[in-house]
Amino acid sequence: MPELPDVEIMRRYMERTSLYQPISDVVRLNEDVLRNLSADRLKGTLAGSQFEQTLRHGKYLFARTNTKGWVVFHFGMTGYLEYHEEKGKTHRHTRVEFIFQNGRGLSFILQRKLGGLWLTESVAGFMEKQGLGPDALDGKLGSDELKGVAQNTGGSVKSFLMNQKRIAGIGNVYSDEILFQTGILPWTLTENIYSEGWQKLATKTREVLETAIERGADPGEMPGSYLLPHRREGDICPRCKGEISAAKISGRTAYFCTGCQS
DNA sequence: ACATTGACCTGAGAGC
DNA sequence: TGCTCTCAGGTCAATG
Repeated sequence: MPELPDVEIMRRYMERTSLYQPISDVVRLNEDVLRNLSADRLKGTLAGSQFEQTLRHGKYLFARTNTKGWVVFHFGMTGYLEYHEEKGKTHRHTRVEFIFQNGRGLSFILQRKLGGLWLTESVAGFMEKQGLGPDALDGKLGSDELKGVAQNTGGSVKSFLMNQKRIAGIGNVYSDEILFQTGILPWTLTENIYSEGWQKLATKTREVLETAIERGADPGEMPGSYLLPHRREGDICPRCKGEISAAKISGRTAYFCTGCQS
């Protein structure tokens, strides 16, 4: 799930459901996912406060409270948020649950404990510490900027896109989609991409991510011309009806079409 | 500076 | 049905 579009959907979800409700308690705290704080500190900091604003950068979700800075969520490979209206009806993989005064709750659910939660006073400071690059949907990130971010780096275009220090928000699935839409094979070296290629990459990155957000980051809702619903080895390419191939690139499985990408 | 590997976790699905 | 193996949308550290 949680690449940029998924996190953006969760941000909007949180915004819709969980703002301006006083937090009465924080429960089901799993220390494994608390990154720079103890369960007691989280509880102590949040009890009596409320979330007032959300913000996303890359795959991170920030929620500002009216008291002490921001709660930071990262969803790993399996995380999501779930707001529930009925008490006690919560998922077994809930790692942190915020209980609101009205009895409702917001669960931070992680099956695998690869995500995490932090507290920070400063979003900018947090991003700096994590070494995050500009958000992939940053309005200022045009083809020149993208090219600039790729400067002084070798390596494949796929690992470039997935490198959060260069651009934040793109993971394995959406890098495949962007490269499919752009018509570039994933192992192409960034140094072999010229102006026209960067132009296309910048355009398609924005287009793919925005489309995904519009469609609720639901693979089943993607346009017919997208790779996502066919992202399996041997599946049929939605463009040329050829076969989708798979290969390991920087340790992750990349899916692509040799007929449509070069 | 890059790619690769393994570690961190847990569960789903495949193959036997 | 049950076992074992492999793999999964992420990141981090160690190694080559």
